[in-house]
Amino acid sequence: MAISYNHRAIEEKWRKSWEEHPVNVDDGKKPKYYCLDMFPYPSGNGLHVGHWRGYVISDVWSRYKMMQGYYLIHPMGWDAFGLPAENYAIKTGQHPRISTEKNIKNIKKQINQIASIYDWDREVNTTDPDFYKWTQWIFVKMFKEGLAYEKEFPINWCPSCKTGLANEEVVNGKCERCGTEVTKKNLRQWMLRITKYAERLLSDLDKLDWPEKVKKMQTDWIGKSYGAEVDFPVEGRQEKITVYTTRPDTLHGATFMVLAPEHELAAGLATAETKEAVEKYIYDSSMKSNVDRLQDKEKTGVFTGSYAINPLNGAKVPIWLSDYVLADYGTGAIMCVPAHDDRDFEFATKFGIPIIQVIAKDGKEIENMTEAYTEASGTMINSGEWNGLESAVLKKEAPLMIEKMGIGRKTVNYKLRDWVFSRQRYWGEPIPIIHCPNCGNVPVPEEDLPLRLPDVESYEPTGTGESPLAAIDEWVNCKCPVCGAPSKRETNTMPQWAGSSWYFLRYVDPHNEKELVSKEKADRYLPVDMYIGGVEHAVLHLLYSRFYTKFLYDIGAVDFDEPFTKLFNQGMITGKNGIKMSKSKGNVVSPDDLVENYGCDSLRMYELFVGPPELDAEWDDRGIDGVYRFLSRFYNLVMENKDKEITPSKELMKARHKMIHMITQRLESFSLNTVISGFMESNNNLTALAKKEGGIDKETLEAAVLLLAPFAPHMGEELWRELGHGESVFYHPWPEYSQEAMKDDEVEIPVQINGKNRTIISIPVDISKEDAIAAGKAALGDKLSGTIVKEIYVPKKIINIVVK
RNA sequence: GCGGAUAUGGCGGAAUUGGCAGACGCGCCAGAUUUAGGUUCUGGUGUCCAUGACGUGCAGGUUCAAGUCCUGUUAUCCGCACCA
Repeated sequence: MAISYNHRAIEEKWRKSWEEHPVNVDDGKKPKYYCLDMFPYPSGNGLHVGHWRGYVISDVWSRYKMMQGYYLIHPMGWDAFGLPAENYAIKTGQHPRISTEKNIKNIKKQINQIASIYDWDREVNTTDPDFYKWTQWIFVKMFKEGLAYEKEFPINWCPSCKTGLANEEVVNGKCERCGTEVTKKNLRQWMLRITKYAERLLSDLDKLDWPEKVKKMQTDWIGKSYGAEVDFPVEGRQEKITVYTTRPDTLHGATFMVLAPEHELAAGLATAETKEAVEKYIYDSSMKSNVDRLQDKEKTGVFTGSYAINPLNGAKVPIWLSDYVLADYGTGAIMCVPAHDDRDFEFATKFGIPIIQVIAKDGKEIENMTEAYTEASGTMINSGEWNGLESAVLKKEAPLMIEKMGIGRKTVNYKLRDWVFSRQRYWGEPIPIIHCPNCGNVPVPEEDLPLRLPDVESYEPTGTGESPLAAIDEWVNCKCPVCGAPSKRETNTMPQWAGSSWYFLRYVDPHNEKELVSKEKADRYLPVDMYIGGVEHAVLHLLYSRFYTKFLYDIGAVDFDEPFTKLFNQGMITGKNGIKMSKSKGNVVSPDDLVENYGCDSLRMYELFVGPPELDAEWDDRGIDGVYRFLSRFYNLVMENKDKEITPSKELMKARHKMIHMITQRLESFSLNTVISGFMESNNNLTALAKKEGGIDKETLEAAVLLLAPFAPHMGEELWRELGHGESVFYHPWPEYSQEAMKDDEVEIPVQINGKNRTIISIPVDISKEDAIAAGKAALGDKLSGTIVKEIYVPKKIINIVVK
């Protein structure tokens, strides 16, 4: 009986050894490879098997790159500002710093169980003043460039978290974090002008090797559209109302106009008769929450009593107010063409407004329209001098035509809004701005950064729109750095996204006190080559990071303008029936027992074996036995054959090269689940060959161990040393295969009659078509009858005889 | 409503360009060893009226040949959701 696989002893031994002799060392000559995990929030709940998956994927990929000769940047850190620590502080009175530190220590221990090859010298923590100094520095730079500005307006407000939210943090009208219905609150806010980057954020998606899904989500979020602004004079007044439309081709069909209730002219357009109704409508809409507004499928509205003049044909169109028009998109006012827009159609039908068709559908005018005809295809009708033009062409040309007529202009619009950047909470980076009565908003001088977060008595958010910092007089009161006048500090803090928008830059130069990152190190190690994490950040974190990087590029801090060259989203590990693992559902699977019973290597491989890495997978403990059995068998195979002197047969050589080919190819295509099954196949194959040939040659065993090492590093290292090597397996290059050695002389191919399998024959690979078919017919014997109408031979694939 | 993804044995899942459907693993069945069980090893395991036929959500189509291509359709999941 062979020595059996003892995962505990092996894993402990090599863990210690790697600590003493790190295997990932920069000699300054190797090319770099930066493989990054999305850094975790150090929650008190610890890691479950789902968290493991992403980290295992990135570690396997990292070790593979290292064996290919790269110096690896593979860091880990903590996104440690945020609400859970603060809420815990409110409950217990314990400073968030304390619980955060405790959680980090705990999670770090758990992460170390994975045996990922992290470089802990690079560790960053967003709550460390040496780190957030630079988070604040970026803000100051943005302020100086006019990208950070103050504004008072109704923002999304979470009544439970008692803080304002960015648009990106509102999901279906609810708070992304706690699920509470978001309301509106009029607040003075710090904003980041991300909209200035809308075009670049959109067009640069092209150069990224990212999942199409994520690119699509960002594209939709940015939401670029082409159209025109058209100025409608108001009858009997000086004002003009400008509308934005993507369908200027339908301008002749505009039979009414709708303004958002928040539009600045809304109240003023009311006449004596409509005043009361208009004011009530404006008031009612202002009271509605986002959710109510979304759920009201039935359109509401009120006629102002005023009319606008269609500048193209002089038609008099009534001006309405309705909350289906958004105040903060376009101009907050639209022209309505009920014949060619679903929403306008619904509104016109409900309120008895005329409908004029201006595009012929199937060449004719529709009698008794029952729904809008929304396609821009067909000939223009009822459109004055535009009659007879093609709608599709006119749609593109009309903006310029309108511009030439002086009644409007060509425009593009984006759905992307500026980023609401202040939070009325304690546990975040203080916004480094001083409000001076003389100088206005003055940034904290760069040399005074970091502006440290002071300790407070109470962490409870005030709910008034002020952060708990406002209560600390000695901190709030300060002198203006410009004129020296008594001033007050900004008391809002930054959102959690602030630190995560740039942390990946800091990893390559984490201890630099003078710069965010030195030019030399940025040039050598950045940008990130591979970024691995869940899809939940498709818009938020990934969009913000791109924005930050572009800004830092513009001010010369870095010389690339996209942070993450390649992105991989791993699927989620769920509990039974696809239910997300959560403490409250009680379906969380902890890796601890599995590591104890099966070892880190087994769990690593099983995490990959459960299914394609990009898809969700339901966790089921039972399958891990199979992986453990494989590792034991592989261990025995190597141990039993390592000391035999075997000259490899042609068949063994072929098996070796086919194995290298298979594993490398599957790994390159990120099909990690089939890499694991590939190992099992190879192992079965080699075991059979060992029996047949009396053993396995050393080179083949070495190749197998090298291939396995990134997946099961402890086992790889152990067996590599057992094979007589003094140095780590990770110093050895990834094995190569030769096409020549893989070549088969003969292949088995099926012989079909009329596409049905009838028999299988073995023929030389380079046989001629005639000979192949002759061999096939011979093998079929008397199964073949009737008249042959066609003979098909696809080399190495199939022989098919078609008979009648 | 719009957009995207997915659908294959009892289960997780395999299957370059259309070319042996079900690799690999779990589970199950039988046997060997041990014998108290487990572990380990060997063989088997899509379905059925079984020398054959049928089988990749459903209905058609193209082809010598379809999980793969085309048309239509259903279900589930995800994203967006009055953006004019």
